[in-house]
Amino acid sequence: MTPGKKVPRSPGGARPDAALVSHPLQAHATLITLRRKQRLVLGDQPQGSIFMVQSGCLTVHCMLAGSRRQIVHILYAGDVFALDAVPYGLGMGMTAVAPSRILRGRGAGGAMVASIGEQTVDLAAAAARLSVRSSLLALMIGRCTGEESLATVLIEMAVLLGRPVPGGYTFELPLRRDDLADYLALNRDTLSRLLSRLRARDIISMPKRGWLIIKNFDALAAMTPLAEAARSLTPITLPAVHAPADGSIVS
Amino acid sequence: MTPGKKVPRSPGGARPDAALVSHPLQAHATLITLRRKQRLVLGDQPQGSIFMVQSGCLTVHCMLAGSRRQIVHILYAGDVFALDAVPYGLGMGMTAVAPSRILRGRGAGGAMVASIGEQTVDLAAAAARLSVRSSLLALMIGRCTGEESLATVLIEMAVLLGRPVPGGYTFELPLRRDDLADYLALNRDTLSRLLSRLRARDIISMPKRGWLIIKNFDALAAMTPLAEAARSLTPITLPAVHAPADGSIVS
DNA sequence: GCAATTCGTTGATCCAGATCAAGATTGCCT
DNA sequence: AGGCAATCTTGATCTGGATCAACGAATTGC
Repeated sequence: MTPGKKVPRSPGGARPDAALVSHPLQAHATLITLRRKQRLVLGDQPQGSIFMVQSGCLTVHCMLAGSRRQIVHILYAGDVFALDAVPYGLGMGMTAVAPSRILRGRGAGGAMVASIGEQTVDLAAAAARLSVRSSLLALMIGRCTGEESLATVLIEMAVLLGRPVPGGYTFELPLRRDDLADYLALNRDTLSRLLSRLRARDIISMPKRGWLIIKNFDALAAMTPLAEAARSLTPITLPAVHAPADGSIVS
Repeated sequence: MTPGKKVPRSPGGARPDAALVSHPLQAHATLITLRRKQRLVLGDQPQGSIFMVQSGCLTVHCMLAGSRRQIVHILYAGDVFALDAVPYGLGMGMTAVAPSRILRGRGAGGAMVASIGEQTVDLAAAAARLSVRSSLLALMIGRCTGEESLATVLIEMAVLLGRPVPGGYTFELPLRRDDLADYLALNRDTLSRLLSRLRARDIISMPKRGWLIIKNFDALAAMTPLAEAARSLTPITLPAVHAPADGSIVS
């Protein structure tokens, strides 16, 4: 497992982890470690798989004919994603946009509470969280201008990832321009222009690649009809997943 | 409850129904009967509500500033929809596009199996079904042309509602032009043109308002990269909800 | 049966964002 | 440090679908 520059699509460092066996999701759970740009082809995954993001950030996407790509989910730490919640036959994939650790388990028919360590996770609530963001995505790409969509997703990220600073938030932008564009159903050029515009208006700044500061949150929120909905997204405070005594979780 | 022409937004003929009490969803379940165009404001509904569509067809939609409307879900008979799966603060609503009966219950924390009569319902599977369609919607409105989107949604409806006929399917089109346009993120005029084009090419016919025949399913499927995914949607064979002996379900 | 309203169609014109085409930065590797 | 590949930016031009406008057809209410 020391591939070169071109990151392969691979099952990653998957291995069963006995220390996690205790509850539905953990029974036969597998910890998968992914480097940035590493990809899981969802069609290759075991039927009924459920993925829980321990750390990092991933996208769930689909490639259509003509190199049209659409990201349908951004998965943040704490998110739970079921394989059967994705269309069949489109060759969908899950790609790490940052180094990530995910736990793969199986849904136990009907049981919708799982636990990681001593922390229980309400799978129904997790599904609802994803669903809310899906609806927001449909609203963005369906009925918003590019500018509105961008403002919305920046608010979403600020809420889910950001640290407050005077006037706004700062966070590590998990998606590159291409990915962000493919999430918002824009193209890269247009997205870049929109970001430049926000910078010119001094609403955001990007001190270095992959890092964003919202300098004027109110102005940003005023730009989109979805501000309130985005602001109301619930961040997930994942319990610091400390390795068990035997250290078996640590990748 | 005999409103006039302007169909009101109202809680509908809601009343608790003791005969349904038996399982999580049914505890305190309420049967709601809606006429076409009748609307439930989701914000008015009790926290934690779960809706199960017994019959008919509904849309879940959101109205943005500037009379931009986006339908984020079409709910068919058998679908289950959780209130907390929808963004907060956008004044979202659920509208019957056909006369409908829905059962409103509450999710029992963590319990994800419910039953109607003697039939059990896997709420996780129901959530997954909606999620699949949401992803498909994002793909349609994000990365498909109007023509591709329309073909996709017609296949979806054929699969979920249609009766086979030589060469294709026939079904009652549940959505009017406006609604279909608001689902596909097109506008009504454009949608009408697209339908006309399909008719001109003899791929579909519309013998009367609200009724559609797919005369050449293969041609339709060839028009969209999402054909296979749409064709793979799982129709829900809802058990004929026979009224219990005391007739209390019947509206 | 008639009027009002909703629903659907089609033509003419316009624009947000796509596409094409160069470059400029940034960060990584040796 | 220098080279290379990935990433990002910006300008010029094009186009699918929106918008505006007008009208015809089907329902609904009375």
